[in-house]
Amino acid sequence: MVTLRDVARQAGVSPKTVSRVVNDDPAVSANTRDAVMAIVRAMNYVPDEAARMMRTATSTVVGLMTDVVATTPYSVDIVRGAQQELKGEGKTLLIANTEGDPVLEREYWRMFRAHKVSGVVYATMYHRPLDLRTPDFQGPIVLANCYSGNADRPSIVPDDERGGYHQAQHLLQLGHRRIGILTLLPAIRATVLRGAGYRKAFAEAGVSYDPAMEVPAFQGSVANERLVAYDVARDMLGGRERPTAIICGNDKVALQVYAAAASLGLSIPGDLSVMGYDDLTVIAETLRPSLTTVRLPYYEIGELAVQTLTGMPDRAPAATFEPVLVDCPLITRESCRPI
Amino acid sequence: MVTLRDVARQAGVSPKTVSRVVNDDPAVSANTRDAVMAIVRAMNYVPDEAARMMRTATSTVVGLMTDVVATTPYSVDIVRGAQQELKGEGKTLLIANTEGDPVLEREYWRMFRAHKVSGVVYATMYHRPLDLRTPDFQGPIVLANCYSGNADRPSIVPDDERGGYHQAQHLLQLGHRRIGILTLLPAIRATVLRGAGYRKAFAEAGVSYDPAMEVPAFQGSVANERLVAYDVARDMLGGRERPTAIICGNDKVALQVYAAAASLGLSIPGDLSVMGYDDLTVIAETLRPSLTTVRLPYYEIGELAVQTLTGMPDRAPAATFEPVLVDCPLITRESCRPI
DNA sequence: CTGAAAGCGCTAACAG
DNA sequence: CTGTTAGCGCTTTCAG
Repeated sequence: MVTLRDVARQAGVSPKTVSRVVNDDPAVSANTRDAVMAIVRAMNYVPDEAARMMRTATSTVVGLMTDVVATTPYSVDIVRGAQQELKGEGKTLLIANTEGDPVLEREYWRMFRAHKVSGVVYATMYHRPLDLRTPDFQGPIVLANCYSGNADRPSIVPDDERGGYHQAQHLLQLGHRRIGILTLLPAIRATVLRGAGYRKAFAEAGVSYDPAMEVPAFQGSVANERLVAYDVARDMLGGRERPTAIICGNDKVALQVYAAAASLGLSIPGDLSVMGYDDLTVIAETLRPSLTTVRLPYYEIGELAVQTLTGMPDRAPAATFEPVLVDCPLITRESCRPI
Repeated sequence: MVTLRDVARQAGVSPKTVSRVVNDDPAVSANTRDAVMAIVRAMNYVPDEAARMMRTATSTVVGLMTDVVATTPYSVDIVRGAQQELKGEGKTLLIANTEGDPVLEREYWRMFRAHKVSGVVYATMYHRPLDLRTPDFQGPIVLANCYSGNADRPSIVPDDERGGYHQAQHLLQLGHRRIGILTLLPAIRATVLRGAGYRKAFAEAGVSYDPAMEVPAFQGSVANERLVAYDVARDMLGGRERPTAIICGNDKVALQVYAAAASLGLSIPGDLSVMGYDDLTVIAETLRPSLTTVRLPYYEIGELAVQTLTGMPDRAPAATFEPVLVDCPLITRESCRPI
């Protein structure tokens, strides 16, 4: 293994000078720098992170703790966004997937401590409140897709209310008035927030909002839910006063609405406009007609979480943090048309 | 920060004894061990990985290098499988996502070296041959979902030939004889392997194989492809001698076949059986009827890759490695029925 | 079974 | 602008 000393010896300078060069310390003459860098390259010297970490008591690694987010098609983009942001800083991601196991989670916090990670992004699969106790870890933490109930940590979450607003507003603007809504489980925070968005859009359009048109597309409980959108949609589309458009809680719901419409001989978007949520591209871009939907901005959430982390002091002063809301933009494709 | 010395002082033993205890060295009396562990817990001591790494010149971190695999709904399971396997060893994953950029990849190899990772799993999105040169990294490497053209590294890949065999064999057994096949791009290795599997199943069933029934569901080139399954399926289903079953190159293709069938008034599985590949659950379990498909065993590939890594010496002797094939099992759901 | 001494590769602190 | 000295926290080596 080639060390700093080896390079120093070759270059005929002191180890500290080599250290300065590889750390971009400006207090080195251009000549010295060039000479040293030439040797660094020639010997293919790579600084030992362990030694560096030990000396500086901090590392270039950022931890990512997730329940199942890192491993779910819905939200891997958080990882991509975080990586993208880290790349510029020469840092990297140590990932820990708890699968919801608290014992394992505790172990991973210790591991993060052992590795002296410079910060942790804590990401959850569902947008939800979270009271985080980390006796084993003292560094900065940013929440992604969740937020602390008592506002004691920075957090980045999707703006579900505005997302719901986008969905309803777009359909209302296309002239739809009878709009069915197939929601996620009522217990999920996103459902409540989006509901507020729907109401706001209807009010602005001067259209009365009929709560009877709002039906859950899932049964069961959170994390143990069953998708019943197909049956619900058939009921809704089979009745009198059939809606001309359906807003879905996510793209999977939309997929089943497509199936329900097909089974009733209804064409999309001819007889029925359908709007998704999430922008799961494997579904939204593959469906025929392709699905107009609202995008969950996971990539941006990952980026922002790391940015926020980078800007935080090592030991945060007691402070209050409002969740940062990231817009869920409307992605217009082929499944909605004017009426 | 509480260090080994702090614990030693408290426990009234030497630092080395504490080191022995936390490293499960058997050469410590039970009494001493218990006493030390009590202090370790009381002080919430966690050994510093940096110091440990520096001394032992090896770390408990395993690198995962991917093109886009870690970030794609298709194959995040490789990450989950790897984590699962690492968990038992008290190790963790440092992930690096190159997004196909060779400059970035080189940087990540140096980073892995700097972090002294004990090994690297190199995973690709497509099952393909790969000639890996890593001048910057000397440790053990296992390929996942790809394999070295000259067989100089261990690799774990899906058994696509047998997967194709499963697809065809199941439909033949259900009595189907006119079977359409909507393939991936011909240039992809999986396409060739599965083709061999189809032929084998047909031969075994004594049914003649009609190459004209095999049509790509994609246009363009690898990594820049366009899914045209909807149109291809409509052509195939609109002609005379319509197939009674369609084998798809992946679940997205199947999704478009569903749409094509619906547009022609054909019901699944009544008029047409459809078989997918990948077992992308967001699609396969959500479709109505749910999709019978063949599962890409990414989780197992991740597990096996780490297992293989763990069993490898630090510097592999020059040797020849045949790719380890992992079966792609048939997942029976509702979209195929006997004829 | 336990301990003392030395040093891994780097950078902080201080000189010059 | 450059060098010297010391030491981060741990484990290796060797001695009891």
